[in-house]
Amino acid sequence: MSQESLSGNEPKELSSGTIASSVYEVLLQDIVQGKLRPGQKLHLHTLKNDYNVGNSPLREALNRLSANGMVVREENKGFHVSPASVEELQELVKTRCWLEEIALRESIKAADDEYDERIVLAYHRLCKASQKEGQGVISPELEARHSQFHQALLSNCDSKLLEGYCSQLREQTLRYRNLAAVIAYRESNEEKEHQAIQDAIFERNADEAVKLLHAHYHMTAEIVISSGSLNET
Amino acid sequence: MSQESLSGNEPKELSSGTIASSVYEVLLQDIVQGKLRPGQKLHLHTLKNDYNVGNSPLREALNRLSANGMVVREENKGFHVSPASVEELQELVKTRCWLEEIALRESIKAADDEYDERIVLAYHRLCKASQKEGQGVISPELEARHSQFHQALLSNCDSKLLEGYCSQLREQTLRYRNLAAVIAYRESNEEKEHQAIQDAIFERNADEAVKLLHAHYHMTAEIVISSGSLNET
DNA sequence: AAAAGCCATATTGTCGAAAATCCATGTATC
DNA sequence: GATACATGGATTTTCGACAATATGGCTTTT
Repeated sequence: MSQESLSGNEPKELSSGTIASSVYEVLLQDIVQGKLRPGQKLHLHTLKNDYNVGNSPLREALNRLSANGMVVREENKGFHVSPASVEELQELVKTRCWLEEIALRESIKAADDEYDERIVLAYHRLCKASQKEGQGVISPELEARHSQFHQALLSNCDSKLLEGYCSQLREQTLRYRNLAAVIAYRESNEEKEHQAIQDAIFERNADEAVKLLHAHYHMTAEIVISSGSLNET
Repeated sequence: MSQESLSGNEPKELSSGTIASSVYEVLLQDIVQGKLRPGQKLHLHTLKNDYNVGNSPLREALNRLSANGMVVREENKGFHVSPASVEELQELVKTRCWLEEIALRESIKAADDEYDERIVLAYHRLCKASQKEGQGVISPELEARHSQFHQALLSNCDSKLLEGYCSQLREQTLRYRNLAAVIAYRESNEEKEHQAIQDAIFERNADEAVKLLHAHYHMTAEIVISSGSLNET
């Protein structure tokens, strides 16, 4: 009952051709945004109704999501939304720091004008989206820009594989942020932190950039954990 | 036409209940072993015949494989085996070194008796499987033990996420090894290298262990590349 | 009353055919 | 002769019905 049809009443239709891909996108969004709660059972019958799709595309989407870590599959027992816990969040942040440290250091090591420009551009778009934001509401627009900014920071590491893993971890972290509905509170500080990271990169100061990035993530994790929103399903 | 039924004529039936999982395992093996060539188109109709399975489980398996990096999916155009090239191999090895370095250093940092014992056990099994090996043939048994040994080295890093990524990269590397049919030649040296890595870990000498591991991987990559087996599809 | 086995029901997993999409060939028009 | 358009076949994607498997409550037995 969470929505009437795939794309609601809006004309955006962002997703590409196949139904499977569309429902994949929507499911991913609903999980990341916390509309589908951690640990929740995903009954096929219910999903079929809620999203107005058939058996096969649904199954396909769920399989992609499970390979992605967003959903857990159990043989002959169907699908659950991945559980969320303090322990998992800590592992997630730790792993993310490890991987992004490499990606960031490598990006800085090979830095050139184009890299700087990608960051400047992403930062500009993030700021712009951040300004014209009705406060209290988390626009998907802003989320996307935020994500793209962090992606840009790692975009020069010369390993699509590593970038892909970092993207996965970023999305998982986003889910925790949304679960704690922490965004509004963070917004103010984050802008300064983003700028500081950016500046460190422009100065080719990898140690400083990494330090700031780690702090950035640990701070968010702390807030999520202390919000107490991860106490049982 | 590559095989008659899912598990051939052997009684092993290693895979769990569902057909989708079975065919996933078999497809993965066939890709890693190079029976399905890099870049090869995976026609559903052909696969259905070759593996004696229906539409849905096949699609499910292929989707899992694509989220895995073993297969490439193109909207409305079906599935291909992931292409293989020197560039991709180099990126793969580089990324693998980065990630395993972290996992190994963390494992050593937190090392305890149980960790050592897991390694000893895995090493023992690897040696045993390696001895009773008809040379010239790459037994899946030996491959599994080899994989498990490397997994054991990273088993104390306290991040299932990182371990999972390393496993993915390991399997991808394995495919390149098999494509170059390099195994027999390597076998002799590898045993010494494995033992050296193991010893460094027991001495808690992380720098040395990492150095050896990197050399281990770069050596294999060199051999694969110079074997010239990655020249066009 | 507790434990084990069994049946009914709900849920997942699978099949084969229909619908949608793509690709290459051939035809008409400029 | 070249470009644009239409047509046919091959391939992928989706649907709805069927089979296999699990779940929960019931009876039976001790």
